[in-house]
Formats: sequence, structure tokens, C-alpha cells
Amino acid sequence: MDTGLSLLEELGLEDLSLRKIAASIGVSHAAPEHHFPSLRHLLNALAAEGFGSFREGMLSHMQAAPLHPADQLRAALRGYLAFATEKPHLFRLMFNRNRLDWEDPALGAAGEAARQVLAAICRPVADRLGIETPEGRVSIEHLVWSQAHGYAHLVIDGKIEIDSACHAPNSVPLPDLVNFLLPGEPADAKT
Amino acid sequence: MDTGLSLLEELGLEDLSLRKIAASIGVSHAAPEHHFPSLRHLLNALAAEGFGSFREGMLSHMQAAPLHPADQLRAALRGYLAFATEKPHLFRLMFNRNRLDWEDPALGAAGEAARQVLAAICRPVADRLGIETPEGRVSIEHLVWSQAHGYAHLVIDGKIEIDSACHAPNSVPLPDLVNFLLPGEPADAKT
DNA sequence: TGTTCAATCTTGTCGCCGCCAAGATGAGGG
DNA sequence: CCCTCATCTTGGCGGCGACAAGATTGAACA
Repeated sequence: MDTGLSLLEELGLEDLSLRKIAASIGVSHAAPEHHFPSLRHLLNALAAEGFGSFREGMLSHMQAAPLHPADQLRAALRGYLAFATEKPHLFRLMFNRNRLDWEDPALGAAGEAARQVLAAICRPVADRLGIETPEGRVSIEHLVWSQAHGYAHLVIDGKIEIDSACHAPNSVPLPDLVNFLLPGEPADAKT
Repeated sequence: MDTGLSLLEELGLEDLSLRKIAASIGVSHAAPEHHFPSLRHLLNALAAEGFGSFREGMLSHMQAAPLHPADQLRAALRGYLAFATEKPHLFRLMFNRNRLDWEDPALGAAGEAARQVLAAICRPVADRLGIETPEGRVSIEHLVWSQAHGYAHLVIDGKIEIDSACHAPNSVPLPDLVNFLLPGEPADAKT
């Protein structure tokens, strides 16, 4: 398990294999298959553990920040980005639909727990904006999540460098952001 | 090449193989290796072609929209999301750092051309916001791109459903968004 | 027309992979 | 003492990317 995590970051997701893990531990090539019926099960376990430390990373950043909603949101986003940059291959695995089995309840619970952190952060933000409906809250959560997720992906894929001016990626609410971005301009052309 | 693209969407990135492509065409297992020295070269070619149609998709959405910056931005984001949902596996390949060789000038040019579309969209937005510095423009581009990219990834990974209320994912400018989100609140705690 | 030559494809092989089956080992409880 | 179960080993299967060596083909050229 630990060997799997370290080999994952060392070799990358595509070059990780059960046989290399076994060799690294010093056992025969088929030994891991007793603990994990297939490679998919091992990746599921790694991803579930990853979501655990992902959640803890965001929470610890939040605990070090003031209780104010704005600071809490910034701290969570900082934690999101920090995890992605520190363990990029694990991060990619955690959001790789093809290689994980989300029917696995352990993985589902771990992912949901991490998601709840973001949801809890977004609620007071929505309150401050006067948004009360469930759909409005979900929209804000999606916008915040998209911002953090896209920024993290673009950074670890080398498409953009971390913007030192805004230490954490930040996001914005409202169903139609462009109206917010450019107030007084014509509304959406083709809704 | 065409077979590769269709097999990519049919089988997924992880299950695509040179041998399956060869078998699908009806040639021997080693025939593709004459045209593409390695699997990586084929994936590079597919990704470069993908960036081409990605760019064209955004441009065609933009041409169908009013010339106003807000509408153009919305149209481009709609094109971004449409491409990702229509060709999810190709989209994931195009942003997969491990399986592509970005030293390849053809791929680099194709990616840069697509990026220029977004940059061109963001410039008038920055102008409207009174942002003149190059760093400011880059910040806005990063924010817009992050929003679109994260939203697209979360949608194709099944983490969120497309929000019918905001037909395209929307994004926001400004280096520190939280100050914008929550005006009058204390500024960044730990810059 | 006949020859040459480069592009293209085939066949065969290598090592690595996930997976499966059968058996060895070894500790704990009747 | 023996049974049982967890754990590991050995060996083998087909599929994979990559490589090597040879066959086929068709256009260019004298």
C-alpha cells in the first residue's frame, strides 16, 4: 500500500504495475493479488486513501486560517492546490473515471467526505450573497469547485504557472458570471 | 489515424492499443509502427488533431454568437464544454502530461493556437474591467481557463451534472476573487 | 521496357504486463 | 497431531509495445 503510493508518484500512473510494487517490496510477482483481486482494486484503495489525506489537507489549511468565510474559502482552495501539486499522480488517479470503480462504497464515502468540505465552505459564501435556494448553493459549489479543479489540473499539467499574485486560485458565484463580470452589458444571447 | 480517433472514443485512452487499431483496419500488428515510431507519436498526432478541432469548435460557436465580448466569452466556453463532452477521451488525452511529448513542435503549435483563442477572448474582458497590465491579462486568462477546464473535467468525470441554469460554465476576473465575492470583508489573511 | 529503390506491410521474437491456477509454507486452534 | 486458513511461490496464458529481418509493390528513371 505505502509502496504503491510512493511508486505511483515516482513512476506515474501509467507506469505503475502490480509486478513493480511486488518487486519493490521483495515478494513474488503474484503476491499482491491476494490482497487486491485486481489492479483496479489497488487503485481504488490508493484513491480512497488519497481522498482522505486530500480532505485532511484542506481541513488543516482551514484550521490555520481565520474563521471568516473568505479566509476559510481561500484556505481550502490553497489546500486543494497544495495537494494536487504535491501528489500530482495521485490527484490525477483520484479523478480518473476509467481506472476507478466508483461503485466501491469505500471510495464513494471517501470522495463524498472530501466533497462535503467544499460544500461546507461554500454555504456561508452563498449566505453572504443572499442565495438561499438549494440550486443556488449547488451552483456556487460547482463554480468554486470548477475553479479550484481546473486551476490544479492546469498547474500539474504544466499549462500554467502558479500565479504568485493570487496565492490560491479563487472562484466566483452566480449562475451567469458574465453578467456579473460585465455589468450592464446585454444578457445571454441564446439561453 | 481516423480509426485511432474513433477507437479512442470507443475504448477509452487506457484500452487503446496500436494492435487494436491495426486489427480494426485489417493490417498486421506491426503495420502502424512504420507511420508512427511509437505509441507516443500516434497519441501526439491524435492530440494535435484534437487541438485543431477543439479550436475550430470554439471558433464556430463564437461565429454564431453576437460580437459583444460577453457573448463571445460565453460562446467560447460553450464550445470548450461541448468539445469535452463530445470527445471526452480525446479531451483527457490532450491534457495528459504523461502520455504526450510537448517537445513535438506540431503538438505545441496546435495547443498554442487553441490557447490563443481563449487569450483573444479574454483581452476585451480585461479592457472592460480596466485591466491594462500584462500580468492582469494573464490572471484573467488563467481564471477563465481554470473555470472552463475544471468544469469540463468535473462533468466528463461524472462528478457534477451540467448546470442547466448556466448553459456554459462562466468565470470571473480579478487576482483575488474572494475580495470580489465578498466585498468589504477583510482582505487576504496571509499573502 | 527493364532495373532500381524507397515506402509499406508481414512475420517472428523479446520482455513486461494483468490475471489465473496449483501448490508450498507456516502459524493457531480443535 | 492434524486441520485450516492466510500468505506466498511457481508457472503459464494472452495481450501489449517495440524491434529485426524479410516480402511486396509501385513509381521513377535510363
